[in-house]
Amino acid sequence: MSTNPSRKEVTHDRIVRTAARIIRHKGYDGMGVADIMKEAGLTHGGFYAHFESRNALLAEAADQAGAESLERLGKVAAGAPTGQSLQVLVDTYLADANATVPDWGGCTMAALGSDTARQDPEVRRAFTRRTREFIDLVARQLPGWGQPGQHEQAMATLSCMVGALILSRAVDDPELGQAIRRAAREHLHDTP
Amino acid sequence: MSTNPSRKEVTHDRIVRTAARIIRHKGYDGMGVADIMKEAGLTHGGFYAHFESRNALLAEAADQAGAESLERLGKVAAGAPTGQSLQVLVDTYLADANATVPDWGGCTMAALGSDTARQDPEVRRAFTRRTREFIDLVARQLPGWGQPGQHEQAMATLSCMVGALILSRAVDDPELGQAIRRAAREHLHDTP
DNA sequence: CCGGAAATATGATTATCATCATAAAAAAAC
DNA sequence: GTTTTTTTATGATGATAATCATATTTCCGG
Repeated sequence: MSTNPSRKEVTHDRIVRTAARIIRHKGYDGMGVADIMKEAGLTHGGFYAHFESRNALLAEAADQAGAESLERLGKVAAGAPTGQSLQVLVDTYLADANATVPDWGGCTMAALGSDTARQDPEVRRAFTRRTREFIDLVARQLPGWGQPGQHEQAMATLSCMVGALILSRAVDDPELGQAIRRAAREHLHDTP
Repeated sequence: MSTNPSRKEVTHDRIVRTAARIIRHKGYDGMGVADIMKEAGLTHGGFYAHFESRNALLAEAADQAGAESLERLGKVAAGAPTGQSLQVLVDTYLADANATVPDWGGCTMAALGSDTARQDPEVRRAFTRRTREFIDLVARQLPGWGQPGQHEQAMATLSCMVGALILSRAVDDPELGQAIRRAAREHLHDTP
């Protein structure tokens, strides 16, 4: 596809990327077939030439959204000074902008996390794969390679990051949200 | 109301409690007016005699759901041996049953967290109030009263709990879910 | 037992949405 | 340049949902 993308593949890809943006922003249930197609510059009827069902797109979109979040954070970690990549990763993830910038939608897991449990198997499978990658990404930034329990530590760290971002976005009071993010950041800095 | 509940108040309360159960189970968008009324033993048309709008019920239901979760966990903490209440609270929260039992729906924050950011102000206000109470509940279980940073520590602990439960429910693989919960439990035991 | 008020049911309305059949347009093949 | 195939648009259909006006039932004081 990357070498010789047909017209259809290009359109398919555009729809998926549009859907990924929308579900990060509005959630699974906020994505309507007609909306997506319109935002992708098409009309709603042609949708089923590209996807078997709305759910099939949902799965591809969740996968794409996760990939984009991972890529973004992977670059952040890679660009950090040696020995500080975890701290930079955490700080970036829990920065104010990631919580408040409305359009981007930020981390996929924080945007879709609690709803994913109620989605169809295909969607959950995509989410699970990206979660594993996310755990690995965090694990690679931890001090001391190959130490026992590193994976476990990464899971706990990720839980704290995701939970803090979700809570800080849910609450109505920006100051409380900021306090939650700051508390999580400092907690993760103290416990390497 | 508790002393002299009129017929209407009783029905109102029943609808709210039913709605609280349903949104914990199916999310905000999974709650239809007709469903709720049927489950409460009524017909859909009478709904607007009790609530101004679907959203008004949503706000009351979110509040009720949060109250029920808090009450449950408050009792757990109160019933724990002295000095171990935090550990018991965390273990109960991240127990397998809380993640897998389908009907109960478990913690409201984990069930609705990421979707709450997209809800109307009334709903978010209710969620915010319950979040503050939850933070206080955790803070009261921390060792050492009145120490500086106790509130911050509670926020980080809560983030870790909620994030771990959300992720463990979202993923498709029960073993991975279990591993995430275990990792978070042990992390929180190690960092008091 | 009865009449009036409160609570609930019936049914309609409007809107939105996923899905699909078929027509039009665009691209590719020849 | 015409035919054939692929891709996209138009429009319809059936389902579901929120909302509301009106009818019916239920409750309670007399």
